[in-house]
Amino acid sequence: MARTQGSHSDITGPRIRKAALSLFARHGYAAVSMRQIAAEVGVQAGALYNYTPDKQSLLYRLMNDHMQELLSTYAKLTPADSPVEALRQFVSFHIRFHMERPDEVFIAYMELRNLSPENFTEIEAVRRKYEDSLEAILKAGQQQGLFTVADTKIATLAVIAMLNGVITWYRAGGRLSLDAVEQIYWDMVLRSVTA
Amino acid sequence: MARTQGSHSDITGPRIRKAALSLFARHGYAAVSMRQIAAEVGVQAGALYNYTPDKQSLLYRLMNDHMQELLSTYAKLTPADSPVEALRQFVSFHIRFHMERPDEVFIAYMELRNLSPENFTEIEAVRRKYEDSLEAILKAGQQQGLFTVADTKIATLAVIAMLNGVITWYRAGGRLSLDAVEQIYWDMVLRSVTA
DNA sequence: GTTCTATCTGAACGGACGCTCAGATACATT
DNA sequence: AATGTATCTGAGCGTCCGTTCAGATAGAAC
Repeated sequence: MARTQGSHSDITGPRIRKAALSLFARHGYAAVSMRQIAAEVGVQAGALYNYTPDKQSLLYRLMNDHMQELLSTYAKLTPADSPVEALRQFVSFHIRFHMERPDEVFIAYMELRNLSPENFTEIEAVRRKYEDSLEAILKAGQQQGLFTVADTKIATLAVIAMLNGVITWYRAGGRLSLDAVEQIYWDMVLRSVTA
Repeated sequence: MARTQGSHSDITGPRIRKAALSLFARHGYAAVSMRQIAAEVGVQAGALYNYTPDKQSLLYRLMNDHMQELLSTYAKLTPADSPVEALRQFVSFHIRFHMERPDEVFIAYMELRNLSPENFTEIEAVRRKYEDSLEAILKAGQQQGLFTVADTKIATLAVIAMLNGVITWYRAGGRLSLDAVEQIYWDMVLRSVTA
């Protein structure tokens, strides 16, 4: 009873985060115990503390990894020629990126209040940065007379809220294909910012 | 140490629900203890069980009361002449009703997974009923050639998601008045469903 | 003024929680 | 083959959890 067969830091670490991710998403951070996470990995609770200083840091790590990947993946897109094309690209990216990560998205929204104040500030800054990139598109389109929004900040939030709605109800294999959903939302988004 | 001065069932009951509402909204159902709720009311934990069989029922009561009031208040609105007017009425109602109840809204959305299966089913049915009333408006407008949406069900969800976004960021006394916000959202909603 | 009852206290129940740590063991290094 | 180290176990710490309940008291009923 000690070190187990085939135990490795670079295997157990990711498995712990994966288990925590899944459990936090399903039951909520506060409702999940370290023992439950350990059981999912097939390990004793004490072993988790080789990989995280505490439960709170485990949550922060999950959220931060997600937000950083969101930002860096979006940054790698090829720049669009026009604001309209940039907006289309944003809509497509946002839907697809989040659709592939339902658990991360859920946690990033629901568990913000369980972050320590400093951690919360950091995560919010990243989120703001992402939102700002959408607002920049709307501002550019507004200046070029392509878009007509009363308030770019509100329009930004409204568009993101609308897109986030997809994730809450879309299920692969349902009535509509992802392409179809993307098309419908693109139509509605474009209309909502166009006179 | 027993019955306290001025203690009454019809006073303590609402105070308990009010305290639970506030605490659940701020920290989450799972993160709030019965002792915390009791302390907020100024009573011992055991006293709570004169008003709720258990913690779970307390949550359900809060959510159900909220949903029922949403539905009944909406039902009392004077019928609109046209789908466009009905949509405007819905947007206005939705924003204002929810803006006045931030805690209830937050709980109704975040704590669904903490309901027992039967309770969950009931709450979902009420929510669906409310959404259906919006879809009915969109369908009517679609048939009359006033709206042009690819899919009324998706448009329904998209509009509600967009409107719900307001509640997450709007703060009274901020840059914009509630009237202004309502106007901006009404513009965007109407555009998003119009060719 | 006495009795009755609704309401609350205070203590306790078994169990779960986050977290720590000495010791055991598998694997890496030589 | 021997040694060193990374990894995990198992036990346990103090604390909190939801819930129960006998007993005490305030206000209602008479």
